[in-house]
Amino acid sequence: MDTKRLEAVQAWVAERARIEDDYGPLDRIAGVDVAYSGDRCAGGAVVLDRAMRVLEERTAIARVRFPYVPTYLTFRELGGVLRAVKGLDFDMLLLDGQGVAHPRRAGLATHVGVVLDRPTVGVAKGLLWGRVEGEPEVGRPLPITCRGQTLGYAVRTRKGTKPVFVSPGHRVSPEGALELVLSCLKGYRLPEPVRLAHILAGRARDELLKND
DNA sequence: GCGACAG
DNA sequence: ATCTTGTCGC
Repeated sequence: MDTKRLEAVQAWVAERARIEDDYGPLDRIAGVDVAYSGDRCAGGAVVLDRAMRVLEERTAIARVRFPYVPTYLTFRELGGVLRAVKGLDFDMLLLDGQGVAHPRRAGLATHVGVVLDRPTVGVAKGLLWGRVEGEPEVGRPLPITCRGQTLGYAVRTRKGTKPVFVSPGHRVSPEGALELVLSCLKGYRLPEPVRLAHILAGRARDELLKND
């Protein structure tokens, strides 16, 4: 794998990422995720209103061209993600993975946000980059830091579950990303946009298996 | 050289 | 991520 080339792309993404709140009313909040089956994958996207009610759903299939390699996840998921959200109308997009809490400030959420130039937030189930001091508790997020700056927040969204790691993708601040995620919780560890997109992608993948 | 390492 | 049933705990 030619990482030099991939890193050049990530550098391009990082240069254009804007970590400040730049979005209007969030009437349509979307979530995307990808499920795999061999060399193919299914992307699932969902659009919800502020009350987290489903407004729209979409699925798409794509071929997988990259293996999973930490810090290069984007290149494995981008195709499925872009096809699933293509033409979709939304004010904010949540993705399963890091935003700027990435060694080169170019996690999946940031990459997609820059490519589409749309506000995005990354919600990861594990930490990839940065440090968290202590254990976050429900109602008490802890900052994910690196070199004295806040990259995002570790959030215990529910008792008895591991925390999730929220970081800005593009056109959102760390605090804005945190607030958004908290407003999308409905009693599960993951915010609704991501949780529902995950389920949708999984079903679309099962449908592929069934048709071949 | 050693450890860490999104999905 | 994916392969997989029941089971322990909040």
